[in-house]
Amino acid sequence: MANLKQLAQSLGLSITTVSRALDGYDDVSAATRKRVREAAEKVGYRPNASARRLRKQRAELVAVTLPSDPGHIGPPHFLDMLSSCAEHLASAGLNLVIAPVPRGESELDICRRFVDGQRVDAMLLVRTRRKDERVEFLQSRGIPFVTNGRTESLVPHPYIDGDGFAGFHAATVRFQVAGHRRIGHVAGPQEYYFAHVRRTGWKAAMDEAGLNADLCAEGAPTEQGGYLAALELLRQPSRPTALVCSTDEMAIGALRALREIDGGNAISIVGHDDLPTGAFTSPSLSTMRMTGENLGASFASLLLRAIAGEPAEELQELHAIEFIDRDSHRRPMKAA
Amino acid sequence: MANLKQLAQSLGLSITTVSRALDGYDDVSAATRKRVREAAEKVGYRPNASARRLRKQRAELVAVTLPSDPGHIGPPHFLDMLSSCAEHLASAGLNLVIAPVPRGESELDICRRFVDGQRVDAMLLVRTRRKDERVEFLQSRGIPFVTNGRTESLVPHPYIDGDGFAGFHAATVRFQVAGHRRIGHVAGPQEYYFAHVRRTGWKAAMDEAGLNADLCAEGAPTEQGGYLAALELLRQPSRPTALVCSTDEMAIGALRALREIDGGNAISIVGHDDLPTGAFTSPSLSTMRMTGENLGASFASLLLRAIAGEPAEELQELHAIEFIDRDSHRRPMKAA
DNA sequence: AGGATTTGCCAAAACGTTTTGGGAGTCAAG
DNA sequence: CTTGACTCCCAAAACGTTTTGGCAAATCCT
Repeated sequence: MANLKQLAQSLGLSITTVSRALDGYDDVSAATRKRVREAAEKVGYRPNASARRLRKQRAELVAVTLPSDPGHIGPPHFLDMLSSCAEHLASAGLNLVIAPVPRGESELDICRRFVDGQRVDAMLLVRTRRKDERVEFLQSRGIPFVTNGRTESLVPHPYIDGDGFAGFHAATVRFQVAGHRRIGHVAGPQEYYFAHVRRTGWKAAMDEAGLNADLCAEGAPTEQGGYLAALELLRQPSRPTALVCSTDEMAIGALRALREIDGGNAISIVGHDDLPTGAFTSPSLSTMRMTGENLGASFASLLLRAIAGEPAEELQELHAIEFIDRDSHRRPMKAA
Repeated sequence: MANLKQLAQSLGLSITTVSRALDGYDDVSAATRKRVREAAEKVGYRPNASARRLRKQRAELVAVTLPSDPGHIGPPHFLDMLSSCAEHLASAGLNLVIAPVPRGESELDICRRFVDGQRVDAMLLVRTRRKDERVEFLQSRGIPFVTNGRTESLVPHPYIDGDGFAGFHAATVRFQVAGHRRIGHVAGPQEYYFAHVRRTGWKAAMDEAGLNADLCAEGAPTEQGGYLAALELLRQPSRPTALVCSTDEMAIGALRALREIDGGNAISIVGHDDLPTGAFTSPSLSTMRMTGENLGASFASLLLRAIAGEPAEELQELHAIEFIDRDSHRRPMKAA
């Protein structure tokens, strides 16, 4: 309730001195500083946020855009991640606002609103596209941002991403080593960077092994999308014996397709994301996930460093992918 | 980039007129209004948020506190709910900031920081306790808020809640009707309102049927908590034949306990929340959930109406509970 | 003692809006 | 011609901070 003016008046000091005392400047005597701080503590004074923001020309806010498409929010522990990110930002005086995209508006509109109204000091972007207009816009405005996922932008920007290429390459090679030759890929929408790079990893492994990389079907990054794409692959004349799926959600859909087609026992499958549900499917879903703990803290750190002006090249994290082996990736193979 | 002053200058008008033209006051001529609006559009002018907030004495922000305890975030589609809430708030010019509770600080500290710094116009509280200090604080400060879950506060406050009593009462009666007599309850921490009221519903149904309500074990609202509590009940001399669990997470833990004890086939079980994973457990988990669609929109609406000053009594929503029947609630009963 | 430096404080400006309280000019009625 | 009403615009104040630039008084040096 109290403001600086009242506090100053009650102490018989000027606004300036009280402000500087609270901020710990040393051009106010130790005695006064102590006196001011005690008084502030007693009345529970906290500076008015809007006033400080206006004066300091900083919004003390970071926005994260939440896509509202189906299959929208990728990672499983996304809210935990946001929460942790918000927590770390908070200790630097920044708050995290969530900015969902209303239907009829583009994510770009949202960015524009936040940036041009000077509502935020930085932005956090998730679910990047290969060619991402949000990235281009923010770069043109020179406002700091970090993405979850890379893009094909020519000018580098800060990001955190999993090494989808290596992960899907390795997963495919594992199947090859296990004797599979017809390995299919249930792909996500190729406009998304993550989906594209995962497909590329699968394809490279097939090419290197001299195998046919034509068993690939694309679908929405949802259970239903995975179901339909898997069905398409299973209807091929020479059916795949193993399926590498772009996401766990899609993999769960693929499991449903398998159940319908052949009881689901003959075809091996692997997903990506380590969705909690995967532990409960039957067969339980083998999967992969990005390594690294407390991603939220990493995002917060990158954001703060981006705001501080560190160059983008130093703010890029590419994390290795690790396997979570359960049952679905090693089904008994039918003789060829 | 542009501000009102520059815009006014370029138009040869005063700041006042430009401001009022943009706000649609009718004391500026239609012609000028049009001219101003077009110019504003062209340069992409957006009022500086901090300045407007300072002047209007409104933060244009709503905070939601995120508890970071284990078993923290209750509902399954919580992020979807927040996202939808944020979207609806946004169309009223409010943004939603997420306020996780750092370790070492209480949720009350967080509320205090946001309220006393005048950072928010309202707050959204989740996971209420029977006696909730956050509620008391916000009431004493007179700042609008809505809770997800009731409390035992003597002075009424806006909330949205499921009718846990009726739901758990009905679930228990269903078991009774199916012939069960030893119906246990896997309870969440009784300091939480939801956990308390659910237990009360179970107990009332047992009492009314003249059955012994002593098969009750309490645990953390997590998979592990449910596992331990169920184990405790299963070790009783007269073991329950059915289990009503406070949450799906706990129910899943209880399923694990059942599997360890007797293969999990003899005991019926029901949870609450409709966790997506429940569809994949074995047996698949029967559960309940609060009815009502687009809760996010409801929260947003209550928040806006609370800010507008509507009395708390008119801002309370108690939603019925509906059953989602899968397999776990009707296991073949052993003969008694 | 006289100048230079340091210490402790403060008045005023600035951040960019919105709102208050008019003030010219026009027009119609008396 | 005066009066009143109406239209369209504006100067200035206010919101509560932080920061700039400076001013007395006290302290230090020779």
